[in-house]
Amino acid sequence: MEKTVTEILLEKNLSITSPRKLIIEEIIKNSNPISIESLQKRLEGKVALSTLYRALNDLKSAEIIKEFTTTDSITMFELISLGEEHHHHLFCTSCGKIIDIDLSKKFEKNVDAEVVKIEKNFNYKITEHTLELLGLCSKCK
Amino acid sequence: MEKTVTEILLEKNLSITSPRKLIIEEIIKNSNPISIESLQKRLEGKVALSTLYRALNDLKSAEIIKEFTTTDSITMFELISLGEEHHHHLFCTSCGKIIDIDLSKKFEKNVDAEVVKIEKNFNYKITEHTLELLGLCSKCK
DNA sequence: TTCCTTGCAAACGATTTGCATTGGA
DNA sequence: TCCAATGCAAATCGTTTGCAAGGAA
Repeated sequence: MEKTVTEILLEKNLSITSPRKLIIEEIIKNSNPISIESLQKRLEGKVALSTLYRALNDLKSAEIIKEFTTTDSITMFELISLGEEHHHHLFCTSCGKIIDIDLSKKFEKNVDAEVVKIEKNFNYKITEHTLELLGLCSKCK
Repeated sequence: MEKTVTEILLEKNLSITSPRKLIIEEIIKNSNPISIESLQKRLEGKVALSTLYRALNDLKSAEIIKEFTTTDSITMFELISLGEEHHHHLFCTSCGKIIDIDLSKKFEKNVDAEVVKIEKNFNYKITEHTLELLGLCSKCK
């Protein structure tokens, strides 16, 4: 069975407060990365804006959620699932929707091989990579 | 020989002003993507902050430079070279340095093939992709 | 001369902080 | 009870805008 929001917080030693529970619930409900603006609207009246920002930072520090910025400067949050798989994002440039995608194992191997080449060429130590795909979603295209 | 900054501006029908020339010179000097903050420091006293923002927007509209945002929310600018090839970015997570890299032709073909799969799976029309590589540069590792 | 561009200061939107109050452990 | 988290309002940061003065064509 799914872990409850309360369990998630307990596990990371964060105290169980109403704003934190509401925020995690919204992020889970959304099932894809969500913007602050969007969260704010959905929690209107239930959570003060400053609390939203503070709680998001707490959840980020506790590694319950992850933050990133889109190419057009929108701050997004997504849940870090337990068995978090390495994944990528597919952006709709028209409506702003973002969904998580997995790439084939074979392709990821190709990426890893290419990364090793780059590391040698530039004398870098590469720890992470992300492939961003931009385009139009089924509704917008 | 290299094109002069004045020639670049003339070619795009922008009037030749001191701030515009200084900004382009700094970006060329840097030879890699540069942040606004960094530009600001280097042009300290020579260009007003509002002018910097306005000029950057003008240069962007004229397609002399290109803007993008890093995953950690820093706005960067880079020159669009004449024969601008599709390229990717290598980020140093310690000092913030970003350099441009090219990936092998073979690898780019693999990416294209994977993109076609994704388009089918999700019924998206993908128009652009970027591979971001994060790690430590030769100095920081 | 005629506009376009600049510099300054004020305005703005997103995020952060101070502080008194509330509520979880 | 006690300390951490909240809500509100004020502060701050990055960016944009209005307007009068300056400079390119």
